[in-house]
Amino acid sequence: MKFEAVTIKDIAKALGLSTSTVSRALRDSYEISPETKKLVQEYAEKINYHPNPIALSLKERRSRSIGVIVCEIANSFFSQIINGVESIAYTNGYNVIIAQSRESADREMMNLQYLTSRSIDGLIVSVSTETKDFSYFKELSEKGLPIVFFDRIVDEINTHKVIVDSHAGAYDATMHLIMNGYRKIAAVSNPELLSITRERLAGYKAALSESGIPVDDTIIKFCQHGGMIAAEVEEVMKDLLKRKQRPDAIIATADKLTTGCLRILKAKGISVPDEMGLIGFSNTDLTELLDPPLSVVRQPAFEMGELATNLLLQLIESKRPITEFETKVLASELLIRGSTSKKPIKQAEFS
Amino acid sequence: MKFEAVTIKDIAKALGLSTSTVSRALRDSYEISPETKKLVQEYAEKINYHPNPIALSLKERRSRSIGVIVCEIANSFFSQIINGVESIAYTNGYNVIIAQSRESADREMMNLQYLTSRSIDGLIVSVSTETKDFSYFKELSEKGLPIVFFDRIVDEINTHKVIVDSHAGAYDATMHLIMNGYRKIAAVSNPELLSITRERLAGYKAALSESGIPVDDTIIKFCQHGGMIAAEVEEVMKDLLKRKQRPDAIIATADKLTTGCLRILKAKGISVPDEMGLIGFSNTDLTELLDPPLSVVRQPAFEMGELATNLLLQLIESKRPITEFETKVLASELLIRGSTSKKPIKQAEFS
DNA sequence: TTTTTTTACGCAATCGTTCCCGGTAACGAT
DNA sequence: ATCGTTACCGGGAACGATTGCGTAAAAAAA
Repeated sequence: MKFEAVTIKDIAKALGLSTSTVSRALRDSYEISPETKKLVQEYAEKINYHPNPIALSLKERRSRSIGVIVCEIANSFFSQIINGVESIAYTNGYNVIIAQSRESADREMMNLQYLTSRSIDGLIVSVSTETKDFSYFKELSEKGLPIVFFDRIVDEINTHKVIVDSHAGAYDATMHLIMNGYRKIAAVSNPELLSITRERLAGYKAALSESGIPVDDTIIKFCQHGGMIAAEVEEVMKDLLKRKQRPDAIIATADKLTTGCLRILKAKGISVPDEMGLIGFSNTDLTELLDPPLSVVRQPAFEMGELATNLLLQLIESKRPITEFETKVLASELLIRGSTSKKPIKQAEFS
Repeated sequence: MKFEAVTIKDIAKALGLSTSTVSRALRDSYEISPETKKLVQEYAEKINYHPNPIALSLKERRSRSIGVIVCEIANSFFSQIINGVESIAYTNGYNVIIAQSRESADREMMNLQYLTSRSIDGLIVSVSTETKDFSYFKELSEKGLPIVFFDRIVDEINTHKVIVDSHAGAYDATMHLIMNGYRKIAAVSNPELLSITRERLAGYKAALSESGIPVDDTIIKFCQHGGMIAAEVEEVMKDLLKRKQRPDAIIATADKLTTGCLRILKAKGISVPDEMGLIGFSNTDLTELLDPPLSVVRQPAFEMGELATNLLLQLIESKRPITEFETKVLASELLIRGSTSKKPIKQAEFS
């Protein structure tokens, strides 16, 4: 079942040389005569020799592989991120090892231990909705493991971070709703302790306040699993819809929440955008084909993945310890479509 | 920048023992006295010792990691597959290393060489649309590298495979279109050399023939990049739509093709399902929210990923070479929604 | 010719771990 | 007193590659 690889020893034996000579010849060392080099290199080529990366890893104490921990892969935002990560890693000769937390802090911790014990050179992470304790991340980071956070970042850990301007994204989206005549705007969101949740809700509240609309905390809802479980979205939606003063619009702060809200609204027969406006953060490229076409805040996920990986590689390959870290803030994109524009003509007709 | 790990030597030195004793104590060997064991194990626990996986890999000649090559990650079908792969790999202590071919045979080959040179224990692959030459796969497989193919399989290589019943899926979908009154049914498909393309088109043709509808090869279209590039779908759609005898329905045989077709139809203002019926293979969970809700053939992607991984691990961990291979065929699911039902009332009105 | 320098290669250690051999006690049996 | 067991433990060779150091022979300088 083993699939035997050629080693440097095989070459040495076959050519009557020592392994050191072979090694040096292959690395084109000046200490080896041109003839010997040619001999060795041609033979190596012939028998299809490739240095054993594991032996190299052992010697050089690096594995040329990076770990990625996300809540789930089957999510357009994160799969686009991974796409970006893979593209940069690939061109730099690194492997990408993926792990899913499934929004569980336990699983995240397990993945973390697992990946670090497998000698990865660095880590790219968006923390789970459940994680409260970041001390292990911090410990690893302080011990010298290069980590780059993206999307859901950890403020208390000093390292590179890549995010979008969540505040602006949510602010603009909320403003857009207000401009379009919506007044009672609910928020469906990730758990509160997530960095992006805080930012996005802050943007949402800022837009309301600036427009003279009171912030109503009872219509700000949280989904513990970020919409990964359909039932939790249904739960909060039910709660919003049964209110006497029913909201006339919803802003959702994550991919699965946005589509989850739409799903429930359609199931309940509530017309979007007329009875209820809907806008949300989303990265699926099907939003324009939905019924109604969904207005979304789109994040440059692929670029985020690329950027995070470049920063990580910079950390990994730096000779001396880096103490100056940066937080890259990218702009999100507001895509206006049908789900947020009430038809004024119809209203006129009705009145 | 390095992040120092404790080794067995550190323990040996601290406790005044030899490395072999420490190693054995940690592995709970009978040759070590209970006291020594306790001493070593407690000390190891205390200083948080973890065996170096790279050293183990070198010694045991296995890396406990598996490679996955798909055309792209940011595709619901494949990300669901990877989800399944990861879940099984994780519970069995394996890493998942991912690579994307982006439908390029060259890139696929590079990934292949790269992954195998990185000493993976096994490989899970869905080949690219472009690949014509499978000899390298074959060579690797025959040399003893465990490989499991899924979705786009390679007939000429004898190993485990996981697919859905593509013939039945396409047959049922086509039959469904015929039942609903569509007569001139076009097919938008992946390149012809792909196993799934052949199967699906065969199913499509069988349904037509059985229903007494002549097969028209001029309305069977192929997209070289499987819809990964938007322009190619537009191209074939243009061709289909400008025909004198315009098709009244389309069956698309892959995820991106299905949504791609819908996108074009909407852009051209062609009403689905009335002017044009549409059904296709797809795994996005948004299809029911689309306008119109899309009838689809859905594959059990997560289960396929799980199954493929279980088969692969079985191959990897088998003591003796396996010569009997199986091809697991799973059933696809036909989800009927709005995109395939003309409204008969309207037709009555018009006539 | 002798001395110095250069050239070209081999030896052995190293990375962290396992495991095949030995080796040394202690102890009971002969 | 001698032998055979058993229980415990250490030495050292692997795994595949790199690399500092040593050194023979060849070439250059004296």
